Amino acid sequence: MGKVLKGRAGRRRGAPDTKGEILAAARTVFGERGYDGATMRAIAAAASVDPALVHHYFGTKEKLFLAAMEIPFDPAVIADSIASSAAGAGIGERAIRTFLGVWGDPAGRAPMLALLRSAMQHETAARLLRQFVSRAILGRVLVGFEGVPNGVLRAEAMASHLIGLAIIRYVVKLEPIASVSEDELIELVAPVLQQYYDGAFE
Amino acid sequence: MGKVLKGRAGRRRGAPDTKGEILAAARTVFGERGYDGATMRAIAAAASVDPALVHHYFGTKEKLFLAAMEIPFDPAVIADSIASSAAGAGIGERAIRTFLGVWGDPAGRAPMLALLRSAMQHETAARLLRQFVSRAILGRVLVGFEGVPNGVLRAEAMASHLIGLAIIRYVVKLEPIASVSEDELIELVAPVLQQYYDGAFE
DNA sequence: CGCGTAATTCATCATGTGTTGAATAATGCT
DNA sequence: AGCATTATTCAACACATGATGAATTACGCG
Repeated sequence: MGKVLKGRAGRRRGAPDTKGEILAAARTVFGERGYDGATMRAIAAAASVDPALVHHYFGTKEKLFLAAMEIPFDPAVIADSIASSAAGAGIGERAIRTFLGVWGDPAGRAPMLALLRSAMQHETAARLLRQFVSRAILGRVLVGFEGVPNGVLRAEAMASHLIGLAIIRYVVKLEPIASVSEDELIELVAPVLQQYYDGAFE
Repeated sequence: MGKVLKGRAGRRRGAPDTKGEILAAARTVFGERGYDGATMRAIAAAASVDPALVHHYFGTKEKLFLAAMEIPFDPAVIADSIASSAAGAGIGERAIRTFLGVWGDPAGRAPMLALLRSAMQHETAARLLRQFVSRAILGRVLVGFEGVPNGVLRAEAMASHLIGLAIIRYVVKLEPIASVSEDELIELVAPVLQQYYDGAFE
């Protein structure tokens, strides 16, 4: 009922990457409960650590959040995911494939969920989401949208659909979308997204 | 700084619909801050009322939330909105028009935002959202989807796009989608949504 | 008019929160 | 070996929250 873990005070033996574990725990808990719902104590518990240690490393809750969101938005993952998509495919298919590449894996999903959930309740996180969509998503998608009339608008509409998909599939878990296979999703969504590109030239 | 409103205890004069004002305030505050972020005190303040009165009428916070979400999902608004759409238009255009009919008006937007924001943080609200999407949205959209292969899946994909649009336009407020006119949005989105219907017969 | 009942506020509680400062234990430099 | 530094926990604070019970004021029925 009360405290389950009891390790007496003082430094641990060895050189464990406690800071990293706290960051990982933060991403998980922020992802599950959003900024407000994620308590420092819950994050500390998930990292098997005293709450004070979290503050020792990151100072404040907001700084911890920012730190937890910083790394995973390094372009690496996303760039890889885009590259590994079928090269000849249309922009619609590449988009949904990239999307599933990130969201399909729980490790990649956690920070996204954290950002999405938190953006609904805190302007700070909303600003982060804006930046993320602008840079990571649009920045790359727009490479294929140069010279397209209303390119930004159309790319953003695509992104909005993907966000809605994320919510229905991974947050609200509405059937049948929540359980449909990735291949079926691609087949269903890709041509529709593609329309945002093709539709510009009519 | 401290308390601004000071009305001493006891019943008020006249017969004000305080219960209704509390409900309206609840929808607003839940819409702005989500379930967790909306405090009883903030709702009470928005209704110019003591927090205890809110409990007196609704018992618990969750009951208040459910009460606040109950009325506005009466089919009336949505049905009207659908009817007032161009009758001959395709299902894609009707969908986005209905969507804008509800979300365009702050009064209709508040409970939607409340539901959406809260669904991100509480399973109770997520369940409500599922019900709402299933009944109100899909229930009506599916009227046009009878006999369509994968009808539910396609209708749900449409709904997911609309939810994503709501988040980008009204929550995250990403430009240019946040400021684009309703007519431009319709022109942009309607044919893409329509694809979810047309695409079933290829 | 008198009185039960409904509407409203006040004061208070237990709990959970973010945060801080001091205490304790291991590490690494010299 | 000695000692500053780092990692870690403990104990506590100030504050906000949801909730409750008693007190106060008005309404409406007889």
